[in-house]
Amino acid sequence: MEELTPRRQMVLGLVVREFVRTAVPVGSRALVEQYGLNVSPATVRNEMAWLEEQGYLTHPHTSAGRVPTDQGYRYFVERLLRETELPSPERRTIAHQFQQIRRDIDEWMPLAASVLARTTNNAAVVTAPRATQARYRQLQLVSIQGRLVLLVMVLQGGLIKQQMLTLPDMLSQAVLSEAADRLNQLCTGLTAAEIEPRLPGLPPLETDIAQLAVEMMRRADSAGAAVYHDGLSALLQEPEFTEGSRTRGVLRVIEERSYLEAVLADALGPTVGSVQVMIGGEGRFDELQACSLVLSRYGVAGLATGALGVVGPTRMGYDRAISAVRYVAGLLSDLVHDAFVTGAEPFPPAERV
Amino acid sequence: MEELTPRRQMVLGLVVREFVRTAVPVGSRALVEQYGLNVSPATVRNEMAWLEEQGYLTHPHTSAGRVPTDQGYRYFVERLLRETELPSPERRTIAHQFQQIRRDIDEWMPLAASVLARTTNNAAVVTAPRATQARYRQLQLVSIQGRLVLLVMVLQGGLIKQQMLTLPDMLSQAVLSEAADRLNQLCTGLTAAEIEPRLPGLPPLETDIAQLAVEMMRRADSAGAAVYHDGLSALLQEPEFTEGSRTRGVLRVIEERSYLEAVLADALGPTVGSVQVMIGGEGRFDELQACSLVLSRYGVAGLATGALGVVGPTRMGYDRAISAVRYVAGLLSDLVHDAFVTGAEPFPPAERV
DNA sequence: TTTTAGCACTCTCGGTGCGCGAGTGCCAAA
DNA sequence: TTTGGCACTCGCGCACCGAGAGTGCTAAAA
Repeated sequence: MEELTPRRQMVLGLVVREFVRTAVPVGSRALVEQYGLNVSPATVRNEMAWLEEQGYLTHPHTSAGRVPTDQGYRYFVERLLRETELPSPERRTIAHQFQQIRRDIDEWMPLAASVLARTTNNAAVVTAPRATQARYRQLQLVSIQGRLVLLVMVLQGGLIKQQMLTLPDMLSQAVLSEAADRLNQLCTGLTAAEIEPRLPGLPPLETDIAQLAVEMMRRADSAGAAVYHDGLSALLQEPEFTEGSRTRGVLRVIEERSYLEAVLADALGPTVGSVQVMIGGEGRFDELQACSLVLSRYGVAGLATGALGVVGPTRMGYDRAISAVRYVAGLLSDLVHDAFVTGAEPFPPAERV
Repeated sequence: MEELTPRRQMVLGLVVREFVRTAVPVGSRALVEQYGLNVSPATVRNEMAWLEEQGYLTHPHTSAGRVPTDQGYRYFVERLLRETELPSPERRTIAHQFQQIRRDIDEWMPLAASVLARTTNNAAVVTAPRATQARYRQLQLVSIQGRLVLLVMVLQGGLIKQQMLTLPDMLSQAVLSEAADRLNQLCTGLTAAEIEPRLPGLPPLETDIAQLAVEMMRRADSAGAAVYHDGLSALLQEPEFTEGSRTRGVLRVIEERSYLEAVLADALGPTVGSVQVMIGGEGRFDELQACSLVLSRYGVAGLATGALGVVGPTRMGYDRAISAVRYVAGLLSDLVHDAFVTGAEPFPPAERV
């Protein structure tokens, strides 16, 4: 991506900002008047013509103003946007909300989605954190009725899996608890691969249970994490989506786990912390032509990570979206860190604001 | 609701069917030709005029065909629809899918939503089953790190709640497990209200934990159940929703839990098993004017119930939607029954097809 | 060499008018 | 009570028009 003269940068930047604000193609005179530039509209026009020739802007039709292209947005995001943060009072209220629910893992993701959606006025998606490799933490057997038993498994990081099973014989809760205790002694902290070789030699009941536990852990490793979302109704009121055809991509990202995963795989590496912006599907996702996504991984690299992001029209307030995604990812990372990293100081009082 | 002559019933029924099929206002000639009626278009017109006068049909404009009103759909659903079932092969594949995942409670609701969405080509919502009153089944304490402990609570019916807490002192896993065991001895099968009076006299650690457990149960009683959905992208392709304004209601039903709960409270009594149809918001939900909902409770009355339903345009295939909702509600009810009702024969081999 | 003013040109948008066709409502006859 | 006939209505698609916005180009000014 080449370098633009300062004035061209300014013109491009202003076109983007103005278009984001009004959703109307922006003309040369409007720009000069709106921002009190001390050059004439003609000069601006010349620069616009050049920017159009180079692919940063485009015309819906001859006598309309200019609209940024995907390339224009890209340049804007990468060169013209200084790293901003959300305003401090906003950060404070968000941090406070997360502080309130830090004990309730089930609430982390819905809150994150809701915060992202509300602060950016777009849709938000958040995937639950998933351990790189599931580690056994504790297992519990709950007698339901007759030979039916509920196997509850707690994995490192607080992920809980449950499954029902039918035993060959009916056993009392006491017997079940003892079996669970023995397995817990044996398996705590191990991965599926580490547990498997220890199976031979166990009593038959424990073997069966452990076998099932191993399967569940394997499934946890391969299965996709739960996806939370919010703000869809707000997003679909935006002018670019009121006419139905463009909504398809948004809905697929939010509703189809496999599609979201494909997008995430394309946009995000395994690194935690860097915010990535996908504009107009980047030519690789046709149905996302009208959308941009601002995405980030969160969590603890190599241990457990999830992803989160904002989905909106390409005409999106990138600065706010990026700051919000970065900030919320940071908060979630802290929470995950405390729940996963054994031995760390729990919930240090140092507040992140 | 008065009685219609057989011919008027037929005309109304055919208008509904034809309009559902084509989404185009249906005229008198089209109707006689399409269905080979042996009366003239003029006769049909007379009947249509009468049906319009009585409020069953309406005109978008003078020279267009007829379209059913909400009242017309209502009559159609209540009088003209014979109780139908899904075709047997379809029932079989659905039953098979549920059979496959019967052990995995977490999969019940996503599968139900997916099946409803796919068989009706509309959006579907499913709420998780919720016990009328949470009953303690088992509790477990998992040491995470330092004084941080994960409290995992299994309620009757397999609902699992988790919460982290920080203890005043660091305790070993063994001590925690013993405390949990003692509480389990004491509390199994009890409700929050029954546990509370037993708190005094317990050792301090157990008291704290039990206090927290009671709070969690109270919260489980009052909190809304998780909501699952599917098929949104298919639904929003329908002609009535391609133009954005009508989508609002659909999105609120699916994304806003409180809105869904209001609708459910309005449409469904506590009874399990009867399918209710809400057409065009019934005048009480403005934003649902363009939608119909086919809803049912499922589960075991008085013990644990959830709700599920199909959301579509008023121009919806009511027969299929009703059959599908009834059938899936039945399957889910069976699953809930087996997981909740202690002492029942687990998973009887008698297949429900 | 760069900027600016002027000007012709293009194209959308909203409004209007018109013919077509679908479908109705009504009436008189069967 | 049903039916054929017929006048009538009205939306839809199309073309047309004028206004307005915004451009591109050119020639003059800085």
